Amino acid sequence: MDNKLNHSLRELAQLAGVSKSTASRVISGNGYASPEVRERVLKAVEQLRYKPSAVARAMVAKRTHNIGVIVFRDRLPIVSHTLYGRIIDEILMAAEALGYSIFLKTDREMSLRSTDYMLEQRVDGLILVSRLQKNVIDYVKNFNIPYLMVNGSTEDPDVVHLVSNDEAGGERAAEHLYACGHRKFFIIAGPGEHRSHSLRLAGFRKRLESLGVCSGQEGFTVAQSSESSFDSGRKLMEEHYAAFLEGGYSALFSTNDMLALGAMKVLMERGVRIPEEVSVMGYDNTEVAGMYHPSLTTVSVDASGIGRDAVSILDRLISGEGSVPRLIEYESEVIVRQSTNGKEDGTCCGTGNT
Amino acid sequence: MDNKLNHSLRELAQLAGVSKSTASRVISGNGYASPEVRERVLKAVEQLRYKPSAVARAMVAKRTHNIGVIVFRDRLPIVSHTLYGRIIDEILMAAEALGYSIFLKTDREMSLRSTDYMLEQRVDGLILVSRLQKNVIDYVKNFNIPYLMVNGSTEDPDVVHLVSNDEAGGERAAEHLYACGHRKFFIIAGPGEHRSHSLRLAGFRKRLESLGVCSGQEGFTVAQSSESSFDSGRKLMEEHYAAFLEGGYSALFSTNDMLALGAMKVLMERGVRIPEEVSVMGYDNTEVAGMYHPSLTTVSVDASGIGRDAVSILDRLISGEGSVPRLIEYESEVIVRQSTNGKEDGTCCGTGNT
DNA sequence: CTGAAAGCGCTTACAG
DNA sequence: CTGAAAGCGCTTACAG
Repeated sequence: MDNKLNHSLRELAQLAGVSKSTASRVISGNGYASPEVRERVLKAVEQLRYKPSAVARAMVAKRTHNIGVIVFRDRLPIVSHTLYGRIIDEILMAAEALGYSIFLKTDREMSLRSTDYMLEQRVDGLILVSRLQKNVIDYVKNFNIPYLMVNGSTEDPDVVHLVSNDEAGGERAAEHLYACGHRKFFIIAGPGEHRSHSLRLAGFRKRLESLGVCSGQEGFTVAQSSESSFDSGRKLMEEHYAAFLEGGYSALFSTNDMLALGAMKVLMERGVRIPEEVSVMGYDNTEVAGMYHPSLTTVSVDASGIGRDAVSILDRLISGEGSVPRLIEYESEVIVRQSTNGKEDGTCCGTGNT
Repeated sequence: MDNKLNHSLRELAQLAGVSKSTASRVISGNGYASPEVRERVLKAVEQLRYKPSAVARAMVAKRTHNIGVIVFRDRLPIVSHTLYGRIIDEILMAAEALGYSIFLKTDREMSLRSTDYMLEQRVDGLILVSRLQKNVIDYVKNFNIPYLMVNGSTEDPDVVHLVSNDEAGGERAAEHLYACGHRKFFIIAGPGEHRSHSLRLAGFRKRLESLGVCSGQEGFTVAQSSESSFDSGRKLMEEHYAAFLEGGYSALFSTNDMLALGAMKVLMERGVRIPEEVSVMGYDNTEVAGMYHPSLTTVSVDASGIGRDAVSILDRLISGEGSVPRLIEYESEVIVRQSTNGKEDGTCCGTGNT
């Protein structure tokens, strides 16, 4: 009916024949209004298709109900990243449920650009995802805005951070493979600067060593990859293929699913049978892992727990109620699938082809 | 140094010893200021770590530089969806480049909730993704806010929409398979209500028929799936497996990659060799398609073109400059991989095992 | 080149 | 129960 862009409260009040104050009270639901007045206002709302301006509200409330999420990565994209995508999805849903919306940015690890942006947007709080340099945290601290860190590492004792227990996950991976009877391991490790990759590797090695498997000729070999993609897994295996064959490795572990899949595809293309000849195991429990053929045994990461908690803890930080833990760790579990020859209980070695 | 939350322009001006107007001019870069004054202000900015409030600015500018993206789906998640995730990623990047930020919401197809939300947020424009009911568009029209539609269908002549040419893509898929020598086709079709699925199917059938392959016993069979996921592809193939074998189909086409992969895994698990015994083809060119073993022949969708254009066209709509086309179609091309036995030129039938 | 004033669209005490 | 007034943090004519 009425074709103007956005009507203001003033126009609404005018149409309803009340003051702005009164109109505001019925719109926002705070404060009194007689039934008749309320109805008049509501009718005017309909007529004008009145939408209160969240911008104006944020201005006076000094609160936007927006949360800034910054993913620190050197390369885009973010959202379609197999693990971050899942975490972001969970954050989106959890935020919605608590009445927040999300501003999403990617930034390089050293940069303060996105942080400045979020600050200018006056977000209520910040979720910092992935590895980020100390300078970013120090910077954020200056503004005492509520924030927390997801999936990154920090020495700083007062930074609230949520991480999955990657070291324990690495240990479990080693146990599973060992229980399947493997004694000679080839390991593809993703970028050492990344907390997850280095801890998963550390846990895996540690457990192997405690089981009596040593580094070197008769035990395990680590191949380092500077990236963590499917393609780098593929390239790495192509380069090491000869050595891999000669070495007589019966198990391959990668610090994430993409690397594992890339390497596994190379093996299969060259006729190596999985899991009969070589067992392969990844980490992250990405969607592809379950879809692959053979499906990939992996270690789960509680993306939904992390995403959900990130939002609810940040919410508590924002409202200032209740204390929050500095550190929350999420346990990982081995998901046994077709690519390793072991039974579900992880203790033995059949040809689990489910 | 200074530990207060957010300093206002007033405080800034005070510290610099100038008026708010002057401070505003140097901050925003609009208007004059003598070098000395400019420097004083800038020093104060440093000292206070002053961040101008985007909220206040939006208030006076009547412009937020935010774009609302609503994905209409019945089920979450959005961001980790294989195709929408890619489009959203592109939108995010394109938006960043043009100085916009994104509010992202999912909503069910009939609902006006997200739309209302975006309106209240005073986004500068709206990108509506996926199928959406007529009522949503009619509703949006009431507010004459710039908007456009991505990957949906509409009869409405004045709705700007970006779609990939799914019918032509379906035809090309049929041609490829036919050129490989296939004459008996099994088709798994995703939800018929969705534009993409129905057009891909239509194009595929149409081309087959024009090539003399008919529906039924001696030509092709269509199995309808109510969902478009990997699992539904798998289930569908499990149910039809016997019929599939008996039918002597040599080619399987699905209206998206996930369905194709689900079905293909079932075939492989039952010992059917791909592509030697059956060629499989999907649609979307999702990341998994290239990673799979055998990698999946598919039809590409220009997600990056769509995402980029959506933002730049919306930007033109917002600034009101230049006219924009009502409809933009994106061409799809066949990506030949290992799952079909054909050469790259699509004309013949080797055992293209690259 | 700089400052006082009005205004963007709300909410919130405070009177009445 | 309702309204006038002030204020949130900016920008933008308009004087000077």
